[in-house]
Amino acid sequence: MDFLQLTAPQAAAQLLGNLLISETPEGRVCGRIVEVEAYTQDDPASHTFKGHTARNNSMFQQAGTAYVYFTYGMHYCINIVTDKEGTGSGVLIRAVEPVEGIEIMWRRRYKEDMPATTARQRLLNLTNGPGKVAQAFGITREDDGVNLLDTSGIIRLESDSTTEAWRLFNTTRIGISQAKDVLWRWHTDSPYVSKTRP
DNA sequence: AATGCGATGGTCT
DNA sequence: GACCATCGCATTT
Repeated sequence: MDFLQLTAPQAAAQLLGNLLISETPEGRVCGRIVEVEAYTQDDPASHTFKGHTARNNSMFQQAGTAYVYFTYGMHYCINIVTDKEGTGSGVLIRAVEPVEGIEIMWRRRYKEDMPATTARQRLLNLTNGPGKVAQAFGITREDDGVNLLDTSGIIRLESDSTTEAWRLFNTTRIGISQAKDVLWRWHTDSPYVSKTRP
């Protein structure tokens, strides 16, 4: 994960394929990162654009720190902080592909036990968006500021050695009103990618 | 398929 | 008081 020392747009695509893990009393959940977006301090779409505040403090910490923010009154989203300490930048995890703990994700997302037979759309809907990933992994404001590279952490990042090939796509970011034309979103050809078109 | 909108609360002006 | 790095549901094509 040495590439996390790079700027967010340089590091972002290298996060694809790596694993996000959550180990709470409910159990272990693991997902492969399939969609990311970069945000930097001089980027009008970034929470850090207007400077260092209490809310965005984590984004200025060392690379590998989690920046978890609350938005629209109900959703959490997680970023992986990149670049040098003191620089407000990070990579938003927009989607993961479930690898382990699907039953736990299901319970967190739908507030019910996972049935024996499931529709494909219900499975994709578990983690095909940033707010959904946070909910499926049980990520909340409690996790803001933790070191994702700490191997004993509850929420953590793990590099994956399996050499799996996927197609790489590079598009504009989703859901922003500033810097709409900047190509800082990257995703694989996974069906768990939130939106095919920007 | 695509579009529209309400929910709901923290953050900043 | 306005604005959100969203989601789910309703309505229209």
